Amino acid sequence: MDHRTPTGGLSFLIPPPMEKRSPPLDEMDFFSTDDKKMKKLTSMDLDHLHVNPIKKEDLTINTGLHLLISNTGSDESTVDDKECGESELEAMQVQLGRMTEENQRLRGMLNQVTTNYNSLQIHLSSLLQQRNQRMNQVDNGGKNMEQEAAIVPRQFMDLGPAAAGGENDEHSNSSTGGSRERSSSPTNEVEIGSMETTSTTVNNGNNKDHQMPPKQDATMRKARVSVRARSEAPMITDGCQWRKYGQKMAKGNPCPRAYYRCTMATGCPVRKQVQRCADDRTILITTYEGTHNHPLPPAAMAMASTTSAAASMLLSGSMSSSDGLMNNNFLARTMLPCSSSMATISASAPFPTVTLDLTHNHNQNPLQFQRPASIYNQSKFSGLQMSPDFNGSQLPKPLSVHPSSFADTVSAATAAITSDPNFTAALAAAITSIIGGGGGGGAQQINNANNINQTIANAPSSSSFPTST
DNA sequence: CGACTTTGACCAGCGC
DNA sequence: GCGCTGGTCAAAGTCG
Repeated sequence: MDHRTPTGGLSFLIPPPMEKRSPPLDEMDFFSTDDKKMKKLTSMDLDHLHVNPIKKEDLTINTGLHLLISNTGSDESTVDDKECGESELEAMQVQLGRMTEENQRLRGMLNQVTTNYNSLQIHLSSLLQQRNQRMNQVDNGGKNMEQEAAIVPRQFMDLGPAAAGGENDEHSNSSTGGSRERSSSPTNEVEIGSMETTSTTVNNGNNKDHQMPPKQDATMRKARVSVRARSEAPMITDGCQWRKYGQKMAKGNPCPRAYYRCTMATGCPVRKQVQRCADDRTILITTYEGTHNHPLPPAAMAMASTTSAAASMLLSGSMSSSDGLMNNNFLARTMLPCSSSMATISASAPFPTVTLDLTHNHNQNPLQFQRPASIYNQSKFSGLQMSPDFNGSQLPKPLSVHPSSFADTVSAATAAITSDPNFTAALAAAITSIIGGGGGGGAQQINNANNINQTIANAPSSSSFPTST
């Protein structure tokens, strides 16, 4: 098989009926129609949240739909027809005004939620940092000041310059699995210092002599993102080129585990493992590890953004039980188009791992991950940090506590939304029903869906998240 | 002929 | 120390 031309053919199961459940308290349903909730939200203390006032010009909505208000009448319309058209136009203007108000309200909600989230995340990270420091003082007795200095709340990201050649050979302190390739293992990949461990500082080349204590090396951890998808194909399509370099029989699984290495650039450290689930062999488990040291094609960016958003969430330090639950929900809601999808975080595994379970995700096709790629070509994409699939050269050096991590999630959410034809079709149908009475038929809805999809994909980040329907 | 896959061997970590 | 396991290497084979 030629892995340079990734195989596709994911076939997702018909999902179970959508669960009707009320969201937990820590979840926010952006699409709720419950007016009480909305009023409750809009009455929040704006001063406390530092919500930017909404300007009138911000409310100008460019849907980009290029919707044509079709006039079914002939050119020989009578005066009555004109009057009728004028009244219809007035009615539409009234409806447009209502939609504008609705959009204003939703925008306010989104701003509040965004600000709330950022403040909470900063607060959480500060708490975690304090806890880390306490634990380090207790466990280590301050044995390693350098390590403490290196800790940023429970996570660490080495975003050293992308290996533009053999530089990777100088970074040898990030791998846990012993192998002869350790000397070439990268450091520009996401790493995590767990609660009882720390990560090394950015390798500046002074560690060539591999003097890191073995204990510390053993506890070094990489972030991994595991994607579960139902597929008959031997490998899911993610837009990258992979070369198989090994295959092993893993314990407890009759299906062999295949090891792939990214071949899109020489020296790219990204690897992935592909294995079928022992319980259900139609489920393909793909685990990504490492950071690309090269630009990704649009097709790969979409998938990578999803996995990186998962890694972002993982690396945001929210792996404890309580906040982990929240993040699980958040991941499932933001990154995955279908609410029946699952995102689980495991910190107990040898590597902290985010698992994206797409096995319940109907109508999801790997190719659809490729569609919203255009949004990632925009500047906002630079805010995507801690990605296991993006190299440091593309990114600034923020850490997960930075509020922009929310932008990552929004990016992923946008990708997910725009990749979901059901959502866009529903959006188009809703708009069509409001504006034109839904006379366009299926074809028109499809066109509108495409327009909306394009609009969302081309919209700047601040407005890419759908705020009105 | 180059790129890729296959597969046995090797290495390191870990538990006993 | 020994055996198990996961991860990787590298030679041989395959393919376009």
